[in-house]
Amino acid sequence: MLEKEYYPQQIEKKWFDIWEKQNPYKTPNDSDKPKFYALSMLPYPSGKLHMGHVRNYTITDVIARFKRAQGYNVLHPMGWDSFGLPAENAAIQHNANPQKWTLDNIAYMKKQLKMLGLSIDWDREVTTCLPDYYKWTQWLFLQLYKKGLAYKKTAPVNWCEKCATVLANEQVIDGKCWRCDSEVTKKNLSQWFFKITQYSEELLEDLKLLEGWGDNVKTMQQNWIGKSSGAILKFKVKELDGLEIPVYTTRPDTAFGITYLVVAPEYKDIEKLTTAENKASVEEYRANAKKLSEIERLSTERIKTGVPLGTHIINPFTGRVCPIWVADYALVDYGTGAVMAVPYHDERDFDFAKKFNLPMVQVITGENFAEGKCYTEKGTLINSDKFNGLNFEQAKKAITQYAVDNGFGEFKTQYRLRDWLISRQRYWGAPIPIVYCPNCGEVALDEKDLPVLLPTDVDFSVTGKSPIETSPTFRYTTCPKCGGKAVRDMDTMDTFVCSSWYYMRYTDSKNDKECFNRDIINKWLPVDQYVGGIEHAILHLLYSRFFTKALRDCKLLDFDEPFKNLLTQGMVLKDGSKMSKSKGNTVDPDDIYKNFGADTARLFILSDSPPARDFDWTDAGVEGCYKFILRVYRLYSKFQDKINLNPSFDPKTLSKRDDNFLREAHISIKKITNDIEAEFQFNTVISRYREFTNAIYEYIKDENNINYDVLSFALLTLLKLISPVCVFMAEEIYSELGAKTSIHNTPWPKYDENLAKSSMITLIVQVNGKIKDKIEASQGLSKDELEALAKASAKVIEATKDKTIVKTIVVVDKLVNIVVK
RNA sequence: GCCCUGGUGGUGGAAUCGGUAGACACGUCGGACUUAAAAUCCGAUGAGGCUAAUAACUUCGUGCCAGUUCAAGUCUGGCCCAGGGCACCA
Repeated sequence: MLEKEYYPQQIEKKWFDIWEKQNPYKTPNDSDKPKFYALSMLPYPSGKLHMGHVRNYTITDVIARFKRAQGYNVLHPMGWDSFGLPAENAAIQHNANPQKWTLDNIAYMKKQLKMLGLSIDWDREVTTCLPDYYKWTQWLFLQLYKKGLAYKKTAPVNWCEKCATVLANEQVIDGKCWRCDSEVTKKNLSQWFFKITQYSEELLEDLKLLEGWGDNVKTMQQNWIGKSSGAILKFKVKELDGLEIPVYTTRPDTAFGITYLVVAPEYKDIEKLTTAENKASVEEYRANAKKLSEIERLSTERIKTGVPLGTHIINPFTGRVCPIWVADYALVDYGTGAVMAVPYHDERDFDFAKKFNLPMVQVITGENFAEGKCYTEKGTLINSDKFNGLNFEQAKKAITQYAVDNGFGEFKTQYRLRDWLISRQRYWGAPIPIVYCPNCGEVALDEKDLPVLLPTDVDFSVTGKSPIETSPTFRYTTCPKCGGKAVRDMDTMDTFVCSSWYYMRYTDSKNDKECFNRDIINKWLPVDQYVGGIEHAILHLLYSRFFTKALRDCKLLDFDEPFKNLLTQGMVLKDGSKMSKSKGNTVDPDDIYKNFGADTARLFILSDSPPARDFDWTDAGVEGCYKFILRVYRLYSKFQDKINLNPSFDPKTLSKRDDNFLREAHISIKKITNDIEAEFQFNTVISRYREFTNAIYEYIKDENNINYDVLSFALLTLLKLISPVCVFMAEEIYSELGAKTSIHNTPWPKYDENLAKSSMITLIVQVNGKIKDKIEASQGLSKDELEALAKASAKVIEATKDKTIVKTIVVVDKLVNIVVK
């Protein structure tokens, strides 16, 4: 029997061409089968695929193929998150056209994806930078606008000098720009926001529904939303009749310990609160605060600074007259922008009071209390008049209630989440469909006038302003309300707006009448399995959840959460460290295709680590997988003429040897099916491929003792089990065996529970928990029989002589433990 | 500081319910085939002790210290370390 060699490059090219013609994974919206929506996070077309993409899309593809084989109508689409700064920067640097740059990249990467053998319905592809998509992004903006969820306001916003644009809070990482890593400053600008804070409570509460999400992602979102409960307390200003300063606190129980008050440098009433003699120093302090970068200002290590305003408040609980200070440790955009200071029980206040010699009053005591040290634990009240002796919970409630009853307070729940700033002062994005009319003011465009097309007559060489502003034609338009002259909003939308709804568009991507169809989207969504990187734990995933809830409230769809199950895959490393262009340790998928084939890449990227963990790419590992593929192929080519596509045999009449071999097949189906279904443990799935393959090689060693029907069954089973991973090789072998259909259209094999079980077991015999013997025994023996068997063991007799048997534990079909003294 | 995730051989990792720790690989070593090499195939491989050596036997071993149990990688309590997230959020 001659063995043929396998040449993956040629074989993969052959099937690539066939699949290219057929689009074999075209998915109907109408089907009797149950639906399954498998989704990968859509790529940004930066130029070439990287290994992170390969890992992400291979995982999703294997899931999609597995579910398809199990009889689901599987939606597995792909698209391009194609607006964004890199295209614009390429335009600025090489004088390229951003659209051409982007579409060229898409064409290249699309080919790379197809070469990877992904089972995608390419007819549903979406490209967010094309008018047939961004028309609907603009349309959705208008729906949010009508619903009051999109609004414009002037506020201090995050500004990245290098990118020359504003950023959302979620895009500022440690005070730096998420994209270019340069320091972010604050600027006061009039900008568009989405009112995500309206959904703070629901976004937090519904995390509980997301059982298919990892705790890490849920906790990150929970922390980001940052719910706290406390009270607003209002303080009268002694010197200014009628003026009150409200503060937010989570510790109303410490109200008797207030000795001063702090307002943020940007606090709205600060000028009124400053006395004439303090004016100069306060002005100077505020000017300095403005100059500080966010990083400097928010550093917890920084020594506290501040100056007194000269005015005072009266603590309504104690009657104490307390000075008001300005200090930048109070933040203008959290709570009320003012803080009540209780130095004895808050570390920041404590540091500040120490530095400026402000008085401290102890009002809480409890375990670990130490005189003269800041005590922040929740203890028992003292020095608090009628509230003395109460614990934290009681005091919090009683003191707030007292403030409510006396008209100077209220219960308050506070969130850290801020509204989503979506305007960008850049060209390559979806224009905001709003115009400004001298007569009518801010006017939303009519839906029939969409899309607002990006102008092409722009000059990318300008600095200091958005290139879009250089268009001579874009700015001026007519007011849809009065027909008079009007100017457009010159900003574009954050690309995260585009990516907050792309998975909805896939359901009906060619629809030019609607953004998506309500019936169709209700059928497909929520996404059954979403796969992507952890870096979107807050940004994209939170925004998409918000979009879903907002569009539900706009009556466009009828579900509450977009992604039922989420798999966040780990990073791809090279020899233990992060792949990066600067380190020069990247691996180019094209090289892997060329040298080993896409099947090897797919097999390897799934083989060594579970999907959620980081994966270490090594050259030795790739070669190991390549060899395995060749080894599998050899097996089939060796028996090509003997393999029966419809093997038939009676399992009851098989020889012991054949029966044991058949069991390997059933065990493999069981284990692989379970490992995919439970947690997508592809690394153990692949281990089982190898074990099964080894078992087949073991079986065929004795060439004169082969039952070819059983062997055919085993080989066909292995082929199907391996087909979601090694898609080209499986198809090639199947067709070489003479099959007329694609292996990818055949059903997933079923295992027989009885055939997966052995009639024999290995009984573990322990004495005092230490293994003394292993005995082959038939399965299903009674406890007494097992105990007798164990006690008959020579090794057990040896180990128990001169000792008393205290008791014997028998676990059926597994183990006997004899306890002796 | 708070929260999440993880810690198992030289390496990646495996181990439904507490029941044979180290599956499957990579690497290393040895052997077969070959003029030779590659490829392929076969075997060994947690650390130590005993032994002339092998087999047999035996001790230790899943970050650390306790505990529960006939039995702990797995359960409980307390720590340590690494990675990630949040953080002058009152």
